[in-house]
Amino acid sequence: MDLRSTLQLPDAESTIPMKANLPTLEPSILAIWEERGLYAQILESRVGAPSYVLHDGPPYTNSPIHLGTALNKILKDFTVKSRTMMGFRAPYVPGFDSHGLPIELAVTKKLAAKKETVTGSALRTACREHAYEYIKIQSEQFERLGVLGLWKHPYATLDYTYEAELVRTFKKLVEGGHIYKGLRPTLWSPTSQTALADTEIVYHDHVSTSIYVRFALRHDPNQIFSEFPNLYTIIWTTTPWTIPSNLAVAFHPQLDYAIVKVGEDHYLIVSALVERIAEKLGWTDFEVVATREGINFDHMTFSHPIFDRNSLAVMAEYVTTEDGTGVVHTAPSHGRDDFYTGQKYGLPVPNTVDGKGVLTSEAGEFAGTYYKDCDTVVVDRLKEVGALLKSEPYHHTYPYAERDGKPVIFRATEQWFLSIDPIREQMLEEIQGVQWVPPVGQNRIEAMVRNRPDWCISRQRPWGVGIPVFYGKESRVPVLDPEAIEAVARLVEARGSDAWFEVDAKDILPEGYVHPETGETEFEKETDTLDVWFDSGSSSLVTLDSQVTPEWKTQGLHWPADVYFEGSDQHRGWFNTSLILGTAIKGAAPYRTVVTHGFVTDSEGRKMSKSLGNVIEPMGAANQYGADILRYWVASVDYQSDVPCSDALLKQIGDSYRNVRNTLRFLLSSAAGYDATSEGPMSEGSWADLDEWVREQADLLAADCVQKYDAFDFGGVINAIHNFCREELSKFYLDAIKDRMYCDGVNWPSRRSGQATCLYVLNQLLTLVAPILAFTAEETWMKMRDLGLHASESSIHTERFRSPSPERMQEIEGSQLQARFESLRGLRDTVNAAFEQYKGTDGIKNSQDAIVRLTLPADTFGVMSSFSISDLANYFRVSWVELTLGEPAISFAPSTYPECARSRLRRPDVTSISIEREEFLLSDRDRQVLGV
RNA sequence: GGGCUCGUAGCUCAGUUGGUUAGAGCACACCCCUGAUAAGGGUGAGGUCACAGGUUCGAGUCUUGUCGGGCCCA
Repeated sequence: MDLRSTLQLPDAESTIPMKANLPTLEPSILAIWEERGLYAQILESRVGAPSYVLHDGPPYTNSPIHLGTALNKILKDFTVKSRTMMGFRAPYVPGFDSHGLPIELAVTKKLAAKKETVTGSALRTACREHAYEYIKIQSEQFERLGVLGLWKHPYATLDYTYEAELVRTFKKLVEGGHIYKGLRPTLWSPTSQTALADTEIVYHDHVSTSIYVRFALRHDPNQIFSEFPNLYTIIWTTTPWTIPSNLAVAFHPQLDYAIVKVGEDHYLIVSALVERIAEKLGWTDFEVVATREGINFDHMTFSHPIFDRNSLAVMAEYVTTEDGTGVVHTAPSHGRDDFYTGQKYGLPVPNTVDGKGVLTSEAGEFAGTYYKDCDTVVVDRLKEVGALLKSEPYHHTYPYAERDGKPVIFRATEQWFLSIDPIREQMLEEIQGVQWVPPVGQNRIEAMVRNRPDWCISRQRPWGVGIPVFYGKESRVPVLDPEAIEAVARLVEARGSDAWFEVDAKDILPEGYVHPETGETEFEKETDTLDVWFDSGSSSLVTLDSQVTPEWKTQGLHWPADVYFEGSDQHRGWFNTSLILGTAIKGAAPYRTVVTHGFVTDSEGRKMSKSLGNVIEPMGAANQYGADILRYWVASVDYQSDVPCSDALLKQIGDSYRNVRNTLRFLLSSAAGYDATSEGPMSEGSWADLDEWVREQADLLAADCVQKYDAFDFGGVINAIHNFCREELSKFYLDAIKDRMYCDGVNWPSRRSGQATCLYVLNQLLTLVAPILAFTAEETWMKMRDLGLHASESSIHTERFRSPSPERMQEIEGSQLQARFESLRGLRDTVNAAFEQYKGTDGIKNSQDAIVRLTLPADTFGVMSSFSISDLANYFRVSWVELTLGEPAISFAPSTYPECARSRLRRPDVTSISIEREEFLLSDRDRQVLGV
């Protein structure tokens, strides 16, 4: 008789395969999801439930995705999927950021390679095509990673509807009085007469005229220098042509400044450089007569060396003692630092240089002079008025325009601004009401908002949304009229922002439109475009508030979003611009919670770069290891700091994945064949306690994991799950029930209870792991359906977490089982360790061949006595157990019992029996099953 | 150069308000099983908590500095 055939051994057909083969499995699951319309199905299953809205920060559509983008999107997917399983309606409308310089440059380069030069609308068309191409590529890549969302109707900043809504956002800002036109220094090429971006600049060696100029003290309200007559401060600059624009001199508030007596004069310069400056200026007889900290000079005034006007003493942190005098010549029109410092002190920005590089009437006597010629004209004049202390050639690197190879200048140009001061306090207040995860994020954004200057929202670039402003043709007075802007919005809605550049003003404006201020009837259009941060900063308004795409209206979206989840660099970027626009237009922050993650590095903590050769490419990893491995990786690293990734790490992740997978596989094969409709499992005998205990464990795991999901602690979730698979299941529970599952009668209550319990635990585990291992969970769920373990036609991702109710939690807390099994497992560890010592003596290698004799103190003895001896033998994996009351001791002896031919256990009740004239050693239980 | 931030076993992570001998998992070594088998089980060896000072009866935890990463600026 073949005893093996009478066992209920695991059937490989009744479970998922051991080898996952994710790279081929995942695409097949994606096809099923696609066919079902899974995303829509999930949302439908939550109609009427409260919404939880994660608003997507749009990636820039200029390249395939990289690992950082993958990390970000997977974290968002964990969030959306887990909130869905908590019962929320969690829509996800993905976004794409598609205007701006990088695309323009990429397209220009691409066309240049084909020897084409394209401008105007042809360039915009090429940019549009380029952006849509990458929207398609990125969408496919994100979907491949298992990220579910409204991929058929994402928001993209270049869509006509989106562009039109940007125009309307601008309109609302105009209505609210947030927009003004002002001057700001821009990198400017006087030769090609265009504004340039930082990326269009190269640095070359250059010889400038450097000068030392003295500024006489003019007003000293606190009488700091009253005892030092003829006091001057000295500035050093390499751009003499900006002296006519000087409005301030900057000191470092914390540096010490010396008052140096030279003849009858006193000079105020930074202490650290006195010797160097003395040598440079040829002071032979000088004396430091006093020292003062820079902070004392705040708001004093000096005299401009040429013009009869103030040069304000201001404080600036960027002042150094590297070179110069520790006093920085400040011309807000001609430098970024100068401009921001000027803003802080309320200084104007004079328009002293025109587009051709010629000084204007605002430069007084220098009007009409080319800026370069000022290097001699201004120097001569300074010499004449006695302000020039020294002039010499100076070698350094200087910015040149890449396109024509000529030097560039900073020049004040007209720009559009969004003023921050009127909303700053409100923004700071809003920040208080937002939950920042981790909490340090709040400090970061607060510092940014507190210090940020007005937002310059205009760019002199072709690839963007045109700023919808008309000018009176003669007067050049801008039309800031909502009616006129709305006319633009309607045009853009129909034909895109491209139309703004192509259609004449008169064809956009209503018939007979008159300039509200000047009465003009002829108009010209603004040529500047909106900063791309304006595009993305408006996304919550466009997507969640206006919901300009019909498909969005059915999603259950709401403004503000429940959560933003982005890299920590976005404190300066998107979180900031979104907050500005949310506050300016809706009077509130656009998010309730902001979660940030770190950046991807290699396993040494270095950033990934081609030159270091440590780049992990996400799609390569998905196709080599599987998206679930990548997802497991995302869950297992601590995303709140920088996260490491390498091939070695992904391989290691694969090992952990396999353990979880095998546990699911074994649970499923154990549950397979269970028919819930036939007579239910009985609840008696200590095996029932074991089953109840593991159900309690699974419920505790569920409670723990759901709480962790709620706190965005995905690492905690996967760790708890993996630990549970390892400790509670593989090492203990699944091992302990094997005999029952394999050898007991198919429909014995003991076996059915085991099956029902495996199914229960499997359902718990599977729902808990589904947000992370999206594909594996689905694969298992589908197999369960094939095996009749559930009847759901839908996906695991429409399921809910099976969190224990408060009553159930109370029941578990009051349960004796937890303490009993904790004690049992503790003793089991002791027995295992002791057996390791005993192993080898008496020729015994396998614990199943030994009897363990345990002498236990009263409490433990009591607990162990509550289990049957045969179950204890099972738990300890030994032949038999002998319990005695007394001083703790443990010993082993070879088992004298014969081995049951069917169950392979050596038990006291194993005796010989003849079946079909063949002798078999069998235990009572096995005889019963066989009916002999 | 400045602001913020990170540095715990070979790897990925835990370590509550400072308090026994710093914990898991993976990998590794040895062993068992061969009825989860390209699986499973047992035991074990891995740590000057980046480094150097300080506060304290007591520091992985607090503090200062140094070194090395990262982000954002300059």
